[in-house]
Amino acid sequence: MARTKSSQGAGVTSERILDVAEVLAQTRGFNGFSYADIAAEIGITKASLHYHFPTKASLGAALVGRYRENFQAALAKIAALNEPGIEKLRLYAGVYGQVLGADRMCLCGMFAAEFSTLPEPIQGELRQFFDENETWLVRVLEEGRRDGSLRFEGSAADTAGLLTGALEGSMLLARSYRDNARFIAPVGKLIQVLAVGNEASR
Amino acid sequence: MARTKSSQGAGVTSERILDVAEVLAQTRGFNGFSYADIAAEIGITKASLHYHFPTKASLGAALVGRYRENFQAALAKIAALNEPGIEKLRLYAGVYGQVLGADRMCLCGMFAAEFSTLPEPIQGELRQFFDENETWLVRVLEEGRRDGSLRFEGSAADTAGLLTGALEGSMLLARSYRDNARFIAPVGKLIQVLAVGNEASR
DNA sequence: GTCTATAACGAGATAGAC
DNA sequence: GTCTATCTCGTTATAGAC
Repeated sequence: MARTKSSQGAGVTSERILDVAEVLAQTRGFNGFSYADIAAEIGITKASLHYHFPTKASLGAALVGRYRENFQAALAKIAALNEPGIEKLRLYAGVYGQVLGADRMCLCGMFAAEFSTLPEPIQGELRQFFDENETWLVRVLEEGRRDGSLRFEGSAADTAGLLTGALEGSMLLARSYRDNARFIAPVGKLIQVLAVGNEASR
Repeated sequence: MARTKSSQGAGVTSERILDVAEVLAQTRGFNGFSYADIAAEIGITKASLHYHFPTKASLGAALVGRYRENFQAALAKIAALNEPGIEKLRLYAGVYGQVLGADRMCLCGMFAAEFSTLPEPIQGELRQFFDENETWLVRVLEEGRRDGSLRFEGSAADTAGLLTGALEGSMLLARSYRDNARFIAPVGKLIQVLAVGNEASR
C-alpha cells in the first residue's frame, strides 16, 4: 500500500511541529521561542526536532511558507465568490479577524517587526506574502470600482497598502490591550469609508 | 558647585546607553539585542551597564519611558500651533515619518509585537504611550471637526485607533521592503480621506 | 525517527578590586 | 563608575546508539 499524506509515520510529526511552532511564533515572535519550547509541548526531544528541521532558519521558512499558502488558499476562495468588491473586502478583513480572535498576531506581521534579525530565506517568504496580499487586493479593489461597490482615489496599490497596513497595525495594538474591539472598530470604519454611498458621512 | 544635568559624571553615561539601546531596540526588538551589543558599541563592559541598569527589564522600561516623554513633547508642540486640525494630523504623521526616515521602527510598535514576552513594567509603559496617542488624536480630531477641516463618521476614538494602527502597520511593512514610499503613500491617502472637500474623490 | 549526551556559545547577572 | 572574573542558565546544533 502506498504511503499517503494521511498515513501514520513520516510527515505527520513535522506538521505537528509546525502547528506548535506557529502558535509560539505568532504569540512570541521568531526570537521569542526555542526548540525547547516546542519539544516540551509536543513531548519529544530537541534532537528529534532537528531531524525534521535541521536549523531554526529552516523551521522559520517552512512556517512562513505554509502560512502564506494557507492564506493564499483562503483568499482564492473569497475571490471566487459571486459577491461585490466591498463584500470581498469585508471577508478579507475577516480572515485577519479570525487570527486575532484566536489570540494570535498575524505570523507575517509579527516577523515583519523582527525583519532585520531574520535569516534571508525567511525575509524572502515574508515579502512574497505581502506581495500576494497586495496583488489580491488590487484585483478586488479594481473589481469593486467597476461593479460600483467601492470608491477610492488614486492607485489601487496605495489603497491596498493602506488596508494591509491598517489591518496589521490594528492587530498589533489590539493585542497590547487584549481588546479585539480595537481591531474591529477601526478596520470596520476604514472599509466603510471605501464603500460607495458614504459621501457625506465619514 | 552643584552638580547639574549638563555636568560631566553621573547621568551622562546612562543617556548614552539609552541612545545606543534605543537604536538597537527600534531595529531589532527587545529580544533582538543584548548587553554585549550595547557594551561593544559604547566601549564599556557589560558589568558597567548593570551599574546603570541592573536588569534588562529596567533598561527596557527606561527606554519606553523616555521615548514616550519625548513623543509627548513633540505632540504638545504640534497641539500648541495655530493650525487647523487637518494640518496637525499631517504633522502627527510626520513625527512617525521621521522615525522611519531614520531607518527605525517606532519603539512602541516594535515592542507591541513582542508584548507577551515583555516584563510587566514595560507593558504598562507601552499602554500609556498608546493611551497618550489616542487622547491627543481625539482632541485634534474633534478640533478639526469643529474648525471644518476634518470630516469623519462615528466616534473620534475609532478614527484615532485607525490612524495609529495604519501608521504603525504601514511603518512595519515599509521596513520589510526598505521602501519608505510604502509608508508615505498609504498614510497620505488616509489623511486625505479625512480631509473636508474630498467627497466625490476617494 | 527518536533517544541520550554533549558540545559550543551567548545570554543576563553578580562579586569584589580599583 | 568602571573594571576583571566568574556564575548559571538557555540557546542552537551535532554525534552516535537504538
